[in-house]
Amino acid sequence: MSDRLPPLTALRAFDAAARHMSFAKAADELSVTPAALSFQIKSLEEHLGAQLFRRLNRAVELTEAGAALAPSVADGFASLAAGWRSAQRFQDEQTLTVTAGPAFTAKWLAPRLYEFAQAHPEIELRFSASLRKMDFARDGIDVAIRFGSEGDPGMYSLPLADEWVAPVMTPALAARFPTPESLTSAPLVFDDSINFLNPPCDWTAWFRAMGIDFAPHHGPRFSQADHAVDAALAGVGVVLGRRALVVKDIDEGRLVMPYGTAIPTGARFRFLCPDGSENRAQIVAFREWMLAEIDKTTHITEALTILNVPGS
Amino acid sequence: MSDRLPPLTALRAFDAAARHMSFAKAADELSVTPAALSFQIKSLEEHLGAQLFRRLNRAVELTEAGAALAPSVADGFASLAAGWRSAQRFQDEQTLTVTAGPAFTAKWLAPRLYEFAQAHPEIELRFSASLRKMDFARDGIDVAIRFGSEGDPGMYSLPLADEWVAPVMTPALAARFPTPESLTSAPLVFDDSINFLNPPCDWTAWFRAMGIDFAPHHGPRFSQADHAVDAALAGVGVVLGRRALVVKDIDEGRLVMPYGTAIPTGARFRFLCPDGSENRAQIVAFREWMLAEIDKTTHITEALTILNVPGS
DNA sequence: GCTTCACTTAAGATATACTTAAGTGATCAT
DNA sequence: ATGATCACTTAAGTATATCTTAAGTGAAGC
Repeated sequence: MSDRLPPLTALRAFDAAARHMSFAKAADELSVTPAALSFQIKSLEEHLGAQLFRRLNRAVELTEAGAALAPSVADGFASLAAGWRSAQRFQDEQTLTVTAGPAFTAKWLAPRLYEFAQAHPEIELRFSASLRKMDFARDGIDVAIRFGSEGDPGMYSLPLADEWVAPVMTPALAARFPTPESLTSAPLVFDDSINFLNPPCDWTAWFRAMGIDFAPHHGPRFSQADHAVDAALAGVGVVLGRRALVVKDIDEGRLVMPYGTAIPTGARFRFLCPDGSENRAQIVAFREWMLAEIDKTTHITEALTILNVPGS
Repeated sequence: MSDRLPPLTALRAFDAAARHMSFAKAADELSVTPAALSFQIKSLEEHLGAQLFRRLNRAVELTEAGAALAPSVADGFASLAAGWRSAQRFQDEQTLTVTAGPAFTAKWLAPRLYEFAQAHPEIELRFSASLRKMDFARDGIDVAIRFGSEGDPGMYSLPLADEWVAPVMTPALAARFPTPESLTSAPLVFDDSINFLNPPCDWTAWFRAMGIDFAPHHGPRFSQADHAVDAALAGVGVVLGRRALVVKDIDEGRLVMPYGTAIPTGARFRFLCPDGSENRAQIVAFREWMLAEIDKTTHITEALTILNVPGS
């Protein structure tokens, strides 16, 4: 029972055998003969000083010690494999895997994807469902777009444009509600996805910033911001839209911001990637492209007055 | 750039080199010559098709790919080592590592330890600070004692005695407050450590179970149950004590439960160990001993009336 | 009772990993 | 400047670990 780690090939053989619960299948997976695998397991058991498998008639089963060893070993090899893949990814300048929340994916990335593909036909973009606690190496993520107020240590973190929110609606609806005051009788749509912000950026805050004493609560509520914007696009009502999610619709005339005022959210989208990978070709291309795309709609922000929200 | 994992000895060499940021020190750690280590790193780089280290004058530094690989590889080997240790632990029938919360450790385990050592001199007990989310393999834990209402999948889980709570105090204090009603004017001590229970097991619930309309809020509060019991032992006041934490003090006369009634908590302490290790000699010994110890004080529970708490 | 299946064992072959020894280039002390 | 030292590299030879082939065991299934 030596103190140090046993031969790693033996551990790998054990891992495969424990996964398949069969020496023959494990040998097949590792492209060796069953004899070699049997030998490896035996050598591992000698190192440990105890059996890891109980040999039955035509099968094997893990002993208690084997059962204790198997999950950690599986984890260990999974981690090694993930690390290896993430190192290999540096070799690959063709693919780029991006993760973002559903709203940003639907309202920012998706509508602009065609243009990115035009500008960088050599890069194959992949999207990964947004994960709350994501591990770049484990999940094969190159870049994450995240909304919030802070970066991460050990991460390259580029803040994108300041996010404000402002009432947006279809041009038809805007004609019926020409002034901020008239909004008190308009159909309001609520976006619950930014309720976590502090100070809050909801309708009550917006009316307060405009000097109007009105705290609306009735109207359709959406837990995802893109669905709220979709509702506004359908003419259902007026929504307090986040910059990144509405500027393209505004630029192209599907939505309007009739009052020329917005309130700041204090948060912003960030471009995140592991430290050291910010200079990989496809990541540079994607970042530059995002910044250029954001630049295309800054004229919308410049035409706005960003108000402060007074304390309640 | 092969798809499969590179030679594992090369990965181990890389791990050591990345930790030491020196091939020479890594070679020393692995008890090989620097030449061997250099060769391993080179072979790994050939497998990857890219450099992992930048060779400087008298030092090395990780490339971006190396920096991406290093943490996952370190994790991976840590996991393999943890698994190996936990398998080795099955060979060892001498030591037993137990984790429990601070209250159980202070009020149940510590006062009875001497007796366990007498009964099982061959077993060396070790205690590990309680960790919220503990990993038996990683932290070298054999047995955990946890308070709650549920077991864990993949775990051997033995429920210990039902836990009730009842007012406990020094005999001197009991003389001054002979009836439950008189407790409304007694100094009450609050144990906040079981606030998470549902239904709650606080003073308000106890008075309600006794048919007394009284919801006390004033008095010293403790976030750890053992400190509340210590306060009661010091004669500071009356505390609603959990069975496991007070039976020994009651059995030995330091505390009394003058009213003969208790209310159930709906939760209990559990004896947890990884599936498969419940038959290891020292774990059997510890479990049997705990059950026997609990049995020694069941007469206290048998003398009690366990009340239900009516809904509010 | 014979075949088959899954693992084991033993002997020889081969690939892997290690050591020794010589070499490179840059730093550092004189 | 000059030579010593340090950290890594390279090459050749060697040892060891790992594989394959081939024969063997014992239980299950036809």
